[in-house]
Amino acid sequence: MKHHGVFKALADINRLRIVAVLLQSKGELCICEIMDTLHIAHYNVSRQVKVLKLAGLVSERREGRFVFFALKKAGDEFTKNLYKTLMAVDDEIFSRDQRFLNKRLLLRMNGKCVVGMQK
Amino acid sequence: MKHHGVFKALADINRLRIVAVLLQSKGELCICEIMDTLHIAHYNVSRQVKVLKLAGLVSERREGRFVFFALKKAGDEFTKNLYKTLMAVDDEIFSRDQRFLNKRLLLRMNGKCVVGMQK
DNA sequence: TTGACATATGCGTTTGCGTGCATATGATAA
DNA sequence: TTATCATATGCACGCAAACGCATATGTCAA
Repeated sequence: MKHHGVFKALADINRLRIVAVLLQSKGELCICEIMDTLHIAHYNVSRQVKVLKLAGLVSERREGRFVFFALKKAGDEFTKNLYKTLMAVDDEIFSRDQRFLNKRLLLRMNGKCVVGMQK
Repeated sequence: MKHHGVFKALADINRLRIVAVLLQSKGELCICEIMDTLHIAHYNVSRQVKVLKLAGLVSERREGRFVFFALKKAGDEFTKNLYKTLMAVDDEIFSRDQRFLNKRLLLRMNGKCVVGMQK
């Protein structure tokens, strides 16, 4: 995992938003939750999450039809400080996303996403 | 200054290298020093430094024929943590750059760049 | 003032990347 | 097995961005 690749991965606004909501969720999110939160087409969420995974930032776990994504644990100094930096990100769009995330998380049952994609 | 723009600015490998040597120099560097250190054409150094300046990361000061660039002081939490992150960047190319930087800085007189561009 | 040097920028080219659409894969429930 | 849902991906398109080259600007020294 090259550090340069991490910055490249974070250069896209939608990937940055995905990382931000993953950070705020303090856990896992599935594609449909990210999609509803950020209002991005599912195939784009899928693609961007893959880029983040290839950059080494995100891990993936399948559970039935759902695939849950989470930020990897920060192992080294670089990643620890990167997460602190991301936590300090403060643009309007990110706080908007956070509000939508909180709404979306209310739909969970037993802490897991059970609601399908809403048209 | 949008935080998203900062990540975009750092997404290019050459801009990241420029920021890294500015960080390590703990001071100012002129275009010709960066050019010699990274082995990038002067017009590209000039252009990339401009992008970093527009992103709010770099400041500029003219002194005669030379223009000196430096990282801006870290004012907020975001930037402080960003610099810590950048300090922890560890790829092979960056250590190579650092060695060339140290060589190049030896040519300074009274702490200032006085040597022109070397073909 | 002229020449040399440091830096900047306009232009055309090429490459990379994000997107939308259609379709494929993978998994569950009926 | 079939229908439905969650996710992934191949393809074509458009745009943004990086580059090389030539040239322009800005500054000093002779």
